Amino acid sequence: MGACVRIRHVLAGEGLGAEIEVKGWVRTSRVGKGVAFLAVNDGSCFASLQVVAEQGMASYDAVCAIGTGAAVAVRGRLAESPASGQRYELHATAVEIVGPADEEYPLQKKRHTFEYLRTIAHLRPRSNTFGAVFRLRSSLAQAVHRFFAERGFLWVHTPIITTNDCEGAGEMFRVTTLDPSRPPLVGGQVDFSADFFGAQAGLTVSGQLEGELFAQAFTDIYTFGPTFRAENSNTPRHAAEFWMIEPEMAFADLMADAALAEEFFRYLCRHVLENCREDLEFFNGQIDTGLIARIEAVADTSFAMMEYGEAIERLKKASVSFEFPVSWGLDLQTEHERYLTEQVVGGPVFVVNYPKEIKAFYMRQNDDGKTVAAMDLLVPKVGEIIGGSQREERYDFLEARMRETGIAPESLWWYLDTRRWGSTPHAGFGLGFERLIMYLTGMENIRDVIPFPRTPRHAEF
RNA sequence: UCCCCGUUAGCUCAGUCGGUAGAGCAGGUGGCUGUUAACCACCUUGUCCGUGGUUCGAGUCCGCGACGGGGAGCCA
Repeated sequence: MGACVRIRHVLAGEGLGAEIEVKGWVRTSRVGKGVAFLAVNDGSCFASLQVVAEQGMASYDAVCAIGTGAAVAVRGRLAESPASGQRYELHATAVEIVGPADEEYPLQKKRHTFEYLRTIAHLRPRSNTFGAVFRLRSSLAQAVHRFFAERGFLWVHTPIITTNDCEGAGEMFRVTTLDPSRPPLVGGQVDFSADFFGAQAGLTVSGQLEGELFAQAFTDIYTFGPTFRAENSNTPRHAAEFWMIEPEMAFADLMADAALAEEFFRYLCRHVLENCREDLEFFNGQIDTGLIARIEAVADTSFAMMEYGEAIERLKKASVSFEFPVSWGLDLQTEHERYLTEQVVGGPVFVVNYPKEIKAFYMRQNDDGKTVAAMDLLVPKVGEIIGGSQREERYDFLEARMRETGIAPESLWWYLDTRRWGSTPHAGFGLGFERLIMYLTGMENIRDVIPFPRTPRHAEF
């Protein structure tokens, strides 16, 4: 008897002709006269292994009664399959039912809606679609780390709990150990100085500010971790808990930032094309026809670049009518972004140098006095997927901008300090990991690319 | 948070003009078969989301509520 082999290797023909053992979960069973077929999946790949059990085997009657969802351990000889549909199959000599499953198992061998599967998130990873999603998610996360590691970027674990209440990037979840029914009061207000951290604390909405501090020591760094927003957003693109990737480079300007974003995005496209092919074929066939062609196009083209001002002019000349107005000084809506990338450019495009009024306080002011060194990467079908900027490294400019936008400089004294000593031109960008997964799988709801999604009124499992 | 749409069998859905509910799949029984979401025959399964109203009569029309989805805003 050989050691237990993962089905991915079995289906590659490893152990052909030999006695092997596999362990996994039964996807379907078909019982005939004198012969039974089990499709067994262990999550190591999309395809299941066909197990053939013949009458005369010790536990044949029990095998015939195995229901969808049962866990089994199968010993047998791996052989080439005489029938079409699979190249190899396992001729069982012994089948052990490790964990049975009865007819109430909710995952039937038929199509379910994603809405229903969300209500059984504890079981949905055993389905075809979610198996593919979470294999790709894992592989992509490792590719993100590999990309940065190959280029000498330091991975910094920025804090999840923070007392920065002025990052300006959305509502924060509060972190407290105070008794909610009897908080200590001072002048009618909650006295957070008596709280665990001695100040109002919350879950991070971005690791960027801390990332910048580390870039001023390690040159090139990135963050990759969970991020939280307490916004009451009920859309297919928003979650209360999601993962974000934020590289930051010292001694770098906006063009270096865009160059990194392009290299990074194309690297990840190539990664899934080369390493997640079987799952990608499934998405291309069942979820989003045209997916592979779109990813291949992005992986092969170099990205265009356009000034914000030019983008506005192109939109004004557009023959199509937009729902939202187009005017210099207004932010671009998704419909505008998609027009630019799909109709004007016909591929990925960076839009750079936005009006300072519509961008964050930390972005570097350009010499024209009107714009900041911001960039958004727009891609077909979704619009913006990466947003970044060169940061304001000049102390006086940064402090003035903070005051203009209502942020107390003393509350971010440590951030300003990096501009006092050894300040450098630096730049970075942010990418929502789930939005990347959605782009690379064709899945249209963020709740279906997160194992156990957190959204308003939902934190089950 | 706002605007639309939806909620019917375990699952996916149909249900006409207001007259007490059907199909496929799943499950059960039998048959057949190296099968591929197997197939064939028969059988079982309902708080029609909740609540109030209109009506002789409501799954169907109206009000309110809950939940889900899509769009918008916010953004990643």
